[in-house]
Amino acid sequence: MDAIDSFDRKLLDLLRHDARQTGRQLAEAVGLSPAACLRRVQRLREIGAIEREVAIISPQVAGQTVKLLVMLVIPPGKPDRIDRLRRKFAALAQVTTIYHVTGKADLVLTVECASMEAYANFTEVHFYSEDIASFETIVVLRSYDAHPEPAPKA
Amino acid sequence: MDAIDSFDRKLLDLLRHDARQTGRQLAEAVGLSPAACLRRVQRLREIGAIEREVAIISPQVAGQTVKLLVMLVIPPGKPDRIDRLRRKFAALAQVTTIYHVTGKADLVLTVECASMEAYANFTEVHFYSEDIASFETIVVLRSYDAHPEPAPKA
DNA sequence: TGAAATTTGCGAAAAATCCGCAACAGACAA
DNA sequence: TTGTCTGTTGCGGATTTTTCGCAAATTTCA
Repeated sequence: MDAIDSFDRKLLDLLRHDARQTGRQLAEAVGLSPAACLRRVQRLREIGAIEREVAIISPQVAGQTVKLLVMLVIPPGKPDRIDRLRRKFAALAQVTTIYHVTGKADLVLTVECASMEAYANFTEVHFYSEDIASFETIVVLRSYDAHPEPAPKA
Repeated sequence: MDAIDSFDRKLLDLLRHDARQTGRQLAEAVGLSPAACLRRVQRLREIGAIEREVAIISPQVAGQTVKLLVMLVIPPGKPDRIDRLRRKFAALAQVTTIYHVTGKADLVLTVECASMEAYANFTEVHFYSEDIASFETIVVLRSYDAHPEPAPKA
């Protein structure tokens, strides 16, 4: 079965911070042989415990220097309207996350643009449509990594 | 110099989605030799264009199944108050991102907990203090990957 | 145009991953 | 307790990937 034991948890926690560690490094940290570690990591990938491994690109380099939170209010209508919008936004390069939420708003997007001017354009193109009742923009002044180093237990 | 050319951009875009590609795969995609690709990736790491490479762990496995957006209002005071709070929240395992924002709220957190009950506890412990004037919780019903496949140009 | 600096591809060396195999550990029935 | 079954380990070798030196090619800039 695909049960996760304490070795697996330790491996996941290590790779969550740095996915580029070798079998040897992992072995040192968890107390198994390199081969055993790699076999476990392989298995964690297969069962989906590790969804994927990605590189985090510096925002400056990516040319996305302005970050915004956008609260979207969707007019009442067919339930698939939100889903359609979600798919539409997922395809846009400026959109980094999409949340379907409770409360006054229906969708919350995090958006990254090269400039405020670029964001202004973005809103004009995408938010003035009859699919969107209203929206509110929150400007992110600074954003911080949550766990630069090993996190405490939940 | 640390200038980024179009090959580098292509590599960054590839690794942003999947950091586990080999030199051979990258070479195929960008049209350089494997060695040249790996040299460039190495350099992108050194100059910080690639900040780090991480594994994305399935939330179920991580045991964090409830996601929330929390808008925190901080009472007016010394400007370092927000910074102190920020550091405090960054250390908590449940907190995944921290934004310092404009608008009614001052800080926006994304929080992940094992259950609503766990979140209720979390709020009691961390949000009822004189450092926090008020807070509003938005429950995330669903969250979506923004760019499952290659993103369009910005 | 020509010299200097950078980057490329190639191939060998080093390192890491993968895979088969025998040994070991735990679960469970007799 | 004994024996079997299942799953995992460590080991070593085969395979793949990364790293590095070097000469050729390309770009830069005066």
